[in-house]
Amino acid sequence: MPPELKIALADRARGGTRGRVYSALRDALVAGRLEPGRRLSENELAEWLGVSRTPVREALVRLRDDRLVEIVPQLGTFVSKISIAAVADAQFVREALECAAIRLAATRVTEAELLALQALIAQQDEARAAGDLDRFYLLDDGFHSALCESSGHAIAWTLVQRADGHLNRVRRLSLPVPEYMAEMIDEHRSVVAALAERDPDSAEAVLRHHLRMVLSGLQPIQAEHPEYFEQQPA
Amino acid sequence: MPPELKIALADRARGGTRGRVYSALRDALVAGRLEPGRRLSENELAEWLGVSRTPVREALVRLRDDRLVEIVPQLGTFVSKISIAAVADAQFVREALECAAIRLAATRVTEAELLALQALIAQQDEARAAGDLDRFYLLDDGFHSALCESSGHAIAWTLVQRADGHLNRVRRLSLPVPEYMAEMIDEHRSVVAALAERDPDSAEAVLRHHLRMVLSGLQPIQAEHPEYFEQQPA
DNA sequence: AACGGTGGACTAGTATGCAAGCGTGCCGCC
DNA sequence: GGCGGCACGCTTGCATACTAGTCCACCGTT
Repeated sequence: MPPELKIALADRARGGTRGRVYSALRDALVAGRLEPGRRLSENELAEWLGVSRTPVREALVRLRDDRLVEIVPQLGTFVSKISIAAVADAQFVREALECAAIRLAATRVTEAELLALQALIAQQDEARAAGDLDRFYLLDDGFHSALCESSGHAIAWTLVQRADGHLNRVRRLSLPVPEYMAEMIDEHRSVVAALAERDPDSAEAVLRHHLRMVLSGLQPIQAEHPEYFEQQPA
Repeated sequence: MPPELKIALADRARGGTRGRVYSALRDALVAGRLEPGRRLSENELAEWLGVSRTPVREALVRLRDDRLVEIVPQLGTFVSKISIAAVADAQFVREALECAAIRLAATRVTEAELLALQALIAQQDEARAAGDLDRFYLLDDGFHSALCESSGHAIAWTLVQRADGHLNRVRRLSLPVPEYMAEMIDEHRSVVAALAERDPDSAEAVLRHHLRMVLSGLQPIQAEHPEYFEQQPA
């Protein structure tokens, strides 16, 4: 575990120690390198990352706001198990914000932005062909980020990211299915097409359908990794 | 300044020192007791609140995520000035989330929840008659919170609150106008009426109009307190 | 053998100490 | 008188020390 974390840490020189620690831990959590249910320890993490407890603590507090970890005083810090309710919440938030954003974007997107979106899709296709999951994941994020930016409210993407911890873990677990990637790229194309026609209703409808695709992967994952999921109250 | 802070602190025994400090500071910021542009100091705040720098630091980091303060390394921490762009962002987020929530709520709200909403409105009317601004403000928050809860995604209200720092400061500054309160109560009644008829479109339209009312108070406030606002780049 | 109590080793929460950087005011120089 | 430079005091960032509380395993007793 330590080596991966150190790599992720080295990647991002920005934002001081605290920012690096937060990014490193968040990456590790979303990518599943720190599996749900696992117990963390501030001391352990601090040692792995080669920093003191202070920045680790501050990062963990932020991650708790993101619902990715649970901090139990005098007991320990735990990687949140994936909760169906939390996934539903995240999906709701994402739909609400991104759909509102794309309606705006449809009225104000520029040609340059449309070209940039198409370029991103092309890169996604390359990543799919190369089977590079991580790259595809990043490009997908970039696509949706660019979408929000075109609306003039980049804040939307910031919030989606922070609210989306549970959902992103599901995304990462479901990406390995190759045909999903092709389907997603097609839908991205449809979204951009609707944007190009400046049609808010159509753009919203297409995006909403696209966003709901993620959920289709949920049940198989739950069947495959039940230990990652919160037990439902009967 | 210290006395008000200590009072706010005493109010909330929940959540340990860190939670108390965060709540106290947030209240003071949103209520305008810590005016925009003011310079804060971790040492000063720690002394006022009777705790050490550590919980203050962690609270300030969260408040920076809320965009209520700006932390400049090696220089100081400042109360964010109200930024028109940030207000617009907050309004966008709030509309997107609350309107999505009320659409859901219209399909699943229970009779008991409708009664609770009506009870809140009645209390708002009392607060208005008594001229109790703080109480009215709290009841308004409670109303919108209950709305989100009825949608099954209480998380929406949590996010709205955290994203709404700038907007809430405007709300607090504009509340003193008495006729606004009466108008808001009327609109609350309309929202509940639309919910009672299980009409998502109408509920959303009414709520959206209601939420935009806040913005109508923006310009007079900017005229009255220009020093609270971020200078626009020409 | 089974149960109860006690001690140790862990946890997070908080407080404090040290390092590095920026702003400002003062003092000397031109 | 005006300007350049240095030094002091302030800031936050980070590391470390200490407190309080929980869990768990071991040991003594019944």
